[in-house]
Amino acid sequence: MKKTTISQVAAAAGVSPSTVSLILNGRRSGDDRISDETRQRVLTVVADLGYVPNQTARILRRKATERICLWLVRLGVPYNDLLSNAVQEAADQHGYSLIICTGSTAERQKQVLWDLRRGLADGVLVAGPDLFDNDDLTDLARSGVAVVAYSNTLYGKEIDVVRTTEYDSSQEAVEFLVSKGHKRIGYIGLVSTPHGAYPRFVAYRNVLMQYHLPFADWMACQHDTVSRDQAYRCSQALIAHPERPTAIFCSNDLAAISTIWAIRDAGLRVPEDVAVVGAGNIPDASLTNPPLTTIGPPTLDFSMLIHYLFSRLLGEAPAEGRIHTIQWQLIQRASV
Amino acid sequence: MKKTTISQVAAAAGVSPSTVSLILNGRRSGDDRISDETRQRVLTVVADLGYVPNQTARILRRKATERICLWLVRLGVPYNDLLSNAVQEAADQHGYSLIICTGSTAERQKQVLWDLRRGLADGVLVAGPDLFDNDDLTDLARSGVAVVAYSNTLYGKEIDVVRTTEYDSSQEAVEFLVSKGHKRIGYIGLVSTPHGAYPRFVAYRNVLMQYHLPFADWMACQHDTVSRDQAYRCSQALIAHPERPTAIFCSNDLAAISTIWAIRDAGLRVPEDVAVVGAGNIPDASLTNPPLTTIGPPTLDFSMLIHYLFSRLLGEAPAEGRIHTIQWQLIQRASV
DNA sequence: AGTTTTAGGTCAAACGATTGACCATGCGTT
DNA sequence: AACGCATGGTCAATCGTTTGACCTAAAACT
Repeated sequence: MKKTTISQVAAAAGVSPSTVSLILNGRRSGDDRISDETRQRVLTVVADLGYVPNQTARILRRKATERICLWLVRLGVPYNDLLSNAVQEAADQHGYSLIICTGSTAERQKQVLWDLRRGLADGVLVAGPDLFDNDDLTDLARSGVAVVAYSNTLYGKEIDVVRTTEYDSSQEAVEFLVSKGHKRIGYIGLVSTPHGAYPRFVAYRNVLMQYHLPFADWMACQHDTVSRDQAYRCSQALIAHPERPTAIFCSNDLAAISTIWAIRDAGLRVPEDVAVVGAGNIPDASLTNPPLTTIGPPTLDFSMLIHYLFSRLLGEAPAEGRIHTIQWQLIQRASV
Repeated sequence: MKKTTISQVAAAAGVSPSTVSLILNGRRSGDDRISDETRQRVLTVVADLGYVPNQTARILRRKATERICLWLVRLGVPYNDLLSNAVQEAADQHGYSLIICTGSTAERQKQVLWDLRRGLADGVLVAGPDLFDNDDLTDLARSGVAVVAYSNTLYGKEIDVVRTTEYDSSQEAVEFLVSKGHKRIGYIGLVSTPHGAYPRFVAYRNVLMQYHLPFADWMACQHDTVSRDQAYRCSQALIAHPERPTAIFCSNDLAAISTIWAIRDAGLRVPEDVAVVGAGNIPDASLTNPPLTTIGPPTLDFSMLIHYLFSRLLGEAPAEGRIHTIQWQLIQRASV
């Protein structure tokens, strides 16, 4: 219960705190300033006393937390798991600890920004930033935190941004449906906040207009959580409509999978009765029956995000911020 | 970039650092020792200079992080989202920040334990603790961290534990299948490490033995990640077998859902050809076609975990540790 | 007038580690 | 004998807040 301090260790080993610190951190560019004998003695005492260095004191003195934060705006998103594993691995390699924060409400976001500014971590990787304000992140970066974002709406002043071609690819997806002769195309997706699924929805609308295809409010159903539940009900409503669409574009694969269920549960066939296109190309997308045609990156690759983050932490990044674009592709499987 | 310190604020406002601190933290049981005039002046300076208190220094001095950690052994588990929201809300209410840690490998677990011992958070809520060692957590608790676990294998020396009746309920589930006349019952689940799905698997085996029902290795398929993928393949193998089971008990609902897909994709019917029982009663379980019969809590309720954690943080908990058991029930829907 | 109270602040000692600048030997050189 | 220089450590300042103890002047009592 009572914590052991470095002074207690020092006293027990008959050396100064400096010596203990030197031994435990062993920096001092190459040269060992401590004899092997002393080192052994100190290490023994450390083990005996169960000494655990106080990280907080170290952070205060060194002015670095050696910690990074992965900010997942929402849990329950398919690739969170992969992303966090990738970041975890990189963190381990570089000797950083990883903590995860979540928060989708504006209030929560302020809270996390505040925590970060007060010194929660040296760097942050923001993923899936609906609602996000670029200026907030720039301010955070100015306060000395390395900021990297995975986003299509941030433009990256003093922060690094990785984005995707989701708008163009969404157009391509809907145009693909058009090219297959579909005239009545529905839409299902997360509610399109300016920073959320908006681009995909806009792309969908634009293609319909461009080809003079019919559109009505009932054809686009937006739900507000990632739950399968809501997407399923959206689909039910869409296919139960007297003028049932012959194809549905879903703003995310999870919704697309629910849609396939709903269609099949209604006794219809995919793609003969209703064709479905998703977005994201999550691993599960190829496991549906029929396998899902979707748009997304050919392979899930977060390396650029990680590269940006750590190069910035090491001070090797340009101050202005960088932008990298991941090319999405139309991945044709059997649901169209 | 340059951080403002409390002394700079004090100097600019013509007061001492103590005064600034007093104003910003405003404790001092009720009585305001600071005049309104001074308070206003200081607050103005704080705003002008954009002063952000250094949390690290505060933690060092106060010996409390005002932070709690939610340790999700794996992301991508259905109720993570709900759990984290519930904990987040409670944390907000009590004025704590929440951070999330993950890690399923033994190595990662040591890392997180180490971080916690070095002062990452005041308390930790451990969820889904495959691989966990009770002693590790007890040691952590002894070092002054409030520890609460959601687990069936931890017995809780100096830590609080919430567990479920998963063993008994699993028995009940399999017995239910038996009572419906099923003789050949298969099993699909996460690989049963001692701390993982083990109890469910053991319950399954015990019931089979008790009723002298046949068992062979091929009848129990264990996969090692929560991916839908693996469970789907397990199911395919099971139903393709010449002596196809007429019922399958799945150690988790996600696997059960994949199983239903696999069965239907193979052109068979649920429950007429193969009955399916899951475990966990996740929200999606009622949305399958047919709705899934499963075992689980009647309603997802994490309040006891949260109560335990915060009462311990407030020093209102007995040192020995408490145990609470959540009763699972058999929830009959249409998949049997 | 002398004493107590109170309002409104300030002082200075922590909290526990890190680190640049010293220091004391002993040894090898010239 | 004087000097330089490794070798192996120690000193003391510092990181930025918080907080129990102390201080001062004015008001309020006897």
